[in-house]
Amino acid sequence: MTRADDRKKTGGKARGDQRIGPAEWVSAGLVLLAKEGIDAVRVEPLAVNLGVTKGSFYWHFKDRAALHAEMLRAWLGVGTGDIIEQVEAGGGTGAERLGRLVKLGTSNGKAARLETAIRTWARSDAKVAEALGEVDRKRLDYVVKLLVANGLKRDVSRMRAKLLYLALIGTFLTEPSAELETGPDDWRVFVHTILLPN
Amino acid sequence: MTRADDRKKTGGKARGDQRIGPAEWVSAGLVLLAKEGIDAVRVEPLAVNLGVTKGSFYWHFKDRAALHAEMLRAWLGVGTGDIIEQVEAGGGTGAERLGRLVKLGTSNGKAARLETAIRTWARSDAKVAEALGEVDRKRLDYVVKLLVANGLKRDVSRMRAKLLYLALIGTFLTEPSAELETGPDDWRVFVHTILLPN
DNA sequence: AGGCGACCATACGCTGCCGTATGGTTGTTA
DNA sequence: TAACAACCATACGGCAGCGTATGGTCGCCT
Repeated sequence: MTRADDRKKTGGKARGDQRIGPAEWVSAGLVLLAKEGIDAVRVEPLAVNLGVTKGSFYWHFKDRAALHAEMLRAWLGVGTGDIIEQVEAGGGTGAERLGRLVKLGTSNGKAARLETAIRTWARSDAKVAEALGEVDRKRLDYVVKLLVANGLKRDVSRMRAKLLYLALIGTFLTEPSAELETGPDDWRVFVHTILLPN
Repeated sequence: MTRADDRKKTGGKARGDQRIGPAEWVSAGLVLLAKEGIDAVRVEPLAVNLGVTKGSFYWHFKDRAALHAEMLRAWLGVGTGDIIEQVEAGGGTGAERLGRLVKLGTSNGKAARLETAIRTWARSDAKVAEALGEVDRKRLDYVVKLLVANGLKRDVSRMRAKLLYLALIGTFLTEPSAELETGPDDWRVFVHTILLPN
C-alpha cells in the first residue's frame, strides 16, 4: 500500500524497495504466527504488511497452505540444530553446556512465542505434529546426553531431562506472566535440582 | 437446523429438546475453545452446533465478546478452587496430597487442552491474562504449602513448586506428542525428584 | 528495438461471519 | 381467551478473506 504508492509517486522506478520473494513472505508469516497463531497468517493482511498485493503472493505460492508448509520448513531449519550447535561450539564441561543450553533456550522471547504457536498449530495439523515430534526427540536426546555426561545414570537422566524440558516449554507458554516469571536465577536453581544425586 | 425442523414436523410442540440458555452457549463455547482456540469461538458455527440460529444467541448475549467474557468467568469457577478442594478433601500426608494433585492435574486431557487454549488466549487479552495470573498464584501457593509440609525449606519449596508447575503446564501443551508422553509413572518420578533433599 | 519472462496491481465472484431488524411461536398470567 | 414476555427463525447489509483472471511494468537478452 504505502510502498506501492511511493513507487507510483516516484514514477514507477524501483528505488530503494527490493522485490518481495518467497523468503520475505515466509519471514513475515512467521512473525505473524508468533504473534497471533497460525490461522491469523492470512494472505491479504500479510500483503499489506509487506507493501504489496495478493498478486505477488499467488505468484510465489500455490495457496495459503503452501505458505504454511514453507513456514514450517523454515522453522525446522533453525529450531533444531541451531541451538545445539551453538551450545556444542562453546565447549566446556557438561554442566557448563547445560547452563548455556538453558540460557539460550530462555533468552529469546521471540523464539519462545514462535515455538508455542507452532506447538498449538501442531494440534490441528498432523504434519506439524510429526515434525515437532522429531525436534523434541532430538532435543531430549541431547539433554539426556548432557546429564549422563554429568554423572547421572541413564534412566534417571531420561526422567530429569523430561522434567527440565517440560518446564522449559512451560515457561514458553507462560511467558507474559508476572506470577510465573522465570529468570536466569530460577533456571540456575532448576538445573541444580535436576543434577541432584538420586 | 435439525432440531428446529423436528419441532416443525411434530407440530411445534417442544418435545424432548429443551431451550438453549446462556449456560449452553458458554458450555459449547468452552468445548470449541479447547479444540480450536478463542478466535474459532464464533457465533454462527456454535449456533449450528446447538441446533439453533444466531437469533437465539443475540437474545442472550450482547455480542461475541460478551460470550467470551462469560466463558472466562465460567472457567475461573472450576479452574481454581475445584482441584485444590478435591485434593484437600482426601486428606492424608503431604506426599499423598501432592500425588493426588498431580494425578488430578494430568488425568483430565480435556481440561488440559482447555487450559492451554486459555493460556494462549491470555496473550491477546489483558483481562484473561490478569485472571490467569491469579489462578497461577493460588495454585503455586498451594503447591509450596504442600512442599513445606513435606519438610522442604520455604525458599527451596518456591523453586521446586515452580519447576513442577511449569512442567505440568508443559505437558498440557505437548499433550498429543508421542516423544514427550508423560504418564503416571513419570510423574511419580518427577514428584520424587522434587522432594529430594537439597 | 523488439520480445520474453518475472513480478506485481487490479478487479471479480464467492464464502463465512458479524450484528440488526423484524416477525413468528411458545408458555404464562390476568 | 387475550395479552404479554421469552425465545427463536429469517432476512438483510456489511466486511474480510480466498483464489482466479487479466493486464500492466520492469529487467534482460538477442
